[in-house]
Amino acid sequence: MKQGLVENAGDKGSSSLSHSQQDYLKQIFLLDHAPRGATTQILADRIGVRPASVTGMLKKLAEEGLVERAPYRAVRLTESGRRIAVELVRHHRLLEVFLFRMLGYRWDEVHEEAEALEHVISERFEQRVAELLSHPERDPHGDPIPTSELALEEDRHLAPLARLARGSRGTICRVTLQDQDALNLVEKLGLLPGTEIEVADTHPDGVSLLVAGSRFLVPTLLALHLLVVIVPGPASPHPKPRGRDRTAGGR
Amino acid sequence: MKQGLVENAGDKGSSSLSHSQQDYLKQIFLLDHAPRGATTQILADRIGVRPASVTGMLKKLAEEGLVERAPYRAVRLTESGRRIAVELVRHHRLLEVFLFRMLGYRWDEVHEEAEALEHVISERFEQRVAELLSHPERDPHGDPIPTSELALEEDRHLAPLARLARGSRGTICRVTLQDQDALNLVEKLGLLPGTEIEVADTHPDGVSLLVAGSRFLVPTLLALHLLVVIVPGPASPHPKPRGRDRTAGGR
DNA sequence: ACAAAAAGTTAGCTGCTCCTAATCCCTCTC
DNA sequence: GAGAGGGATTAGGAGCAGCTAACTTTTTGT
Repeated sequence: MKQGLVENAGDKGSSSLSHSQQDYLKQIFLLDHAPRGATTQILADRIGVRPASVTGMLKKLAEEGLVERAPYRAVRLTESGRRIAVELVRHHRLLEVFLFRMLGYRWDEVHEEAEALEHVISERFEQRVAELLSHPERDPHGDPIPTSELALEEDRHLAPLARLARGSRGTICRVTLQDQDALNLVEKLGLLPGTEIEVADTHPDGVSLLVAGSRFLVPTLLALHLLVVIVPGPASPHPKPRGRDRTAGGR
Repeated sequence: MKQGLVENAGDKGSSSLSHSQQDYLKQIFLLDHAPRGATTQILADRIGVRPASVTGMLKKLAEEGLVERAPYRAVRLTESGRRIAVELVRHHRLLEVFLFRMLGYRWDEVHEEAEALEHVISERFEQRVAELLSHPERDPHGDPIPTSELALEEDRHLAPLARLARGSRGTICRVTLQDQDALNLVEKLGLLPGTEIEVADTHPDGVSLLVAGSRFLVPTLLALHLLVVIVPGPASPHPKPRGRDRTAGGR
């Protein structure tokens, strides 16, 4: 009768959901722009449970009005579900900045710890950290941080490195990878957010890049996850083929 | 089969216990020096569950070798149980200092937030925070912080204010209260740890105190929870009556 | 010392979230 | 447009941690 829920005394919206429920909402939110939306399968992968468990939980979330669902269809958040999800995303990304800047975490270490903390911190904690960090707008991976009013500026003008034409120049803004090894590689290549790059050449299997004078190949698999602000100039990006963007939309 | 435990990838000792189990161990530890030890009833109160639930959980902890138990008797920690409990106490008190010093929490606010965070932070987080704070030895309430090797210096030489004789002088070192209102009162009276005090007089219902020139009465109920380092001098504390100390040993 | 009160325990349930196995239904291909 | 394959769902069950109610043991007060 009095059971397994999160204490969560006096928070504004993030009522009394279990950590588990919160996780589902967050993952659904993050998959919103994914090509096929938030499907049972993909959710199961991301959350680390079996598809059957996802179905069960989605039913419950639907009953609570946090999610809209039709059987065998991808699920979508309602407005109240979205609010909770964005709150969590804000917690997560603020915590990443905090761990990175204040506690000296490496950028490939922040995700895991933030994952655990995001469910547990209070509104007060969130606010104090935001102040301490001067209200950062992006986390160490370049992902935008929702405001305390839960407005999330969508990234327009950002193109995956893999889509740039030869001669394009720009600045790396986001790295949408979560795997630690991949992040380490990106760092070793010197491709952290903020890095200015120029596309020396494109091949079927990758992009040849000029960074600070040196030149190397970035395989397509990586280049799809490096989102770039393009500097308007002599060359322009390839006009994109029809259809929705195929990048995975991580974190 | 794969269930409700804490992820806890690569921590040293604090294996894979549920938050709940960790809570039990911590409370048992904190009650170690209490007059009647860790009884079912008191544990139930502190943890916020019914006595029947405590019995059940203690059985489980006993099976896992974290606790030694005989029915109808107070429970005690084994060495491995103690290690986990002290680890948690270290987390808790470090977090209190962090919230107080870095995030500007009031001292009556730190406990609640630390309670939630202590189960969730990693060894790395613990270590980085400890460094950031220059390895503090006490939390904002004056409670000693176990070292990273889990050694906890016991407080000797500390006497409850309520036991001091007229004319005794000393410095408030610990405030073993957790109720927010009580803590606020103590702060309003200017009795934070570090405050130098002198006992002007003693009554059956309280202690008359001299602090920074002004004089006021501290009711016994409060005075029992203000632990004082006595300055050796003209007056000495009442020789204590036989029997174990009766202070509750909070937090 | 013994009865009443208090504390502790047992038995039986509930809700939560996960699981496996079996079945269902959509979609895509030929 | 019919089936094959794969994703989604249902059914049934497990483990955890809590609960109430009934019972047993210890403690306490006269």
